[in-house]
Amino acid sequence: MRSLKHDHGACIQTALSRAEQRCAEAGERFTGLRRQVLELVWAEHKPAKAYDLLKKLSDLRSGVAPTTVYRTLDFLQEKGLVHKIESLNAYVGCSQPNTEHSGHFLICESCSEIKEIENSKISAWLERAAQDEEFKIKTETVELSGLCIRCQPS
Amino acid sequence: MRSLKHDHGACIQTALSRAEQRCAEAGERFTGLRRQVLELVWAEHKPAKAYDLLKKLSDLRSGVAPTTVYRTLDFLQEKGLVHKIESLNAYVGCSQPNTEHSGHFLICESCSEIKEIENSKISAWLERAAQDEEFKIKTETVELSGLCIRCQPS
DNA sequence: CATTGATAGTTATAATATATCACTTCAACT
DNA sequence: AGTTGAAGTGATATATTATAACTATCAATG
Repeated sequence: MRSLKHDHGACIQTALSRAEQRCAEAGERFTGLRRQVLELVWAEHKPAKAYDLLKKLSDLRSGVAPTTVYRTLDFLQEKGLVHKIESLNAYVGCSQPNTEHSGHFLICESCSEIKEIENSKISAWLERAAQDEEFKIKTETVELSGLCIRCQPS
Repeated sequence: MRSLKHDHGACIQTALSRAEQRCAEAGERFTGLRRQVLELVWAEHKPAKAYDLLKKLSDLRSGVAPTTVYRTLDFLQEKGLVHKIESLNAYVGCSQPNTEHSGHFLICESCSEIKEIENSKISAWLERAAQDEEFKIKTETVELSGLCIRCQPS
């Protein structure tokens, strides 16, 4: 359980309305399919696998194939609404879709919960390290696996 | 081309003898199969895909199946001799197998060359950021994609 | 209301990875 | 040297993840 205080219903609603807003701004359509997929991704603060989404989505509508899911995830990624977790081949909702950014994640190996770190210093640090090699970063994959506070032996 | 000065033959030889040494220390056998796979991974400073390794390995010996390759890559990873690049589903030789570490990589989108950053500050920074969330890091995936100095428009 | 570009449906297949069981090799010991 | 047990490898099957290519539908615009 994430926390006694976390109202996840509200959490999802926020994500959906932000998505709606962001698509409107970008002149893109936030269709029923896209909404459903995003809602499923946000169902938990855990990584959602494409084929699990496929199964769940099939309960909601017909004619769902892998393509359907991957295409929609690609769209959501482009709009900054979800991130792919490369080390898990899975997807999580983006918690700050209003700003341009690469995601940086804490991944709990025990309970699978994922937290997106909002520490912008990390990017600055990484840029500095890359500059030593005169390397120009375009996208950052930062996935830190370990134990969240609730799963650490006390 | 990596650089006029880079003697890649020597580079591979170094990697192989380090591997031999490391396996000896760990009481593990550095078999022909393991040597061949490591050699293939080191053939370039570019990520090697498992099924490409499989094809090349098939030219060197018989009875090579996916299992053969994945098993051997797993072994090499455990011993710290290769790293998996999660964002590419591919493998690179580890350039500093003597120290315990997660790899941090610069990946050129243009020429595919990969450089492992030896900046230990990165780990320290990431630990600090994780500590803000009281998260205990066990493994770090840091893959920075972009343009290396040779591929940047001048 | 016809055109057009974006969205979604359909079918097929490619690419990546693991499970399982059998057989072989090796090295440590008698 | 022969025995034995564990590590390594071979072999077969299958699971998981992802893309290609083509068709149909929708919805915004003139």
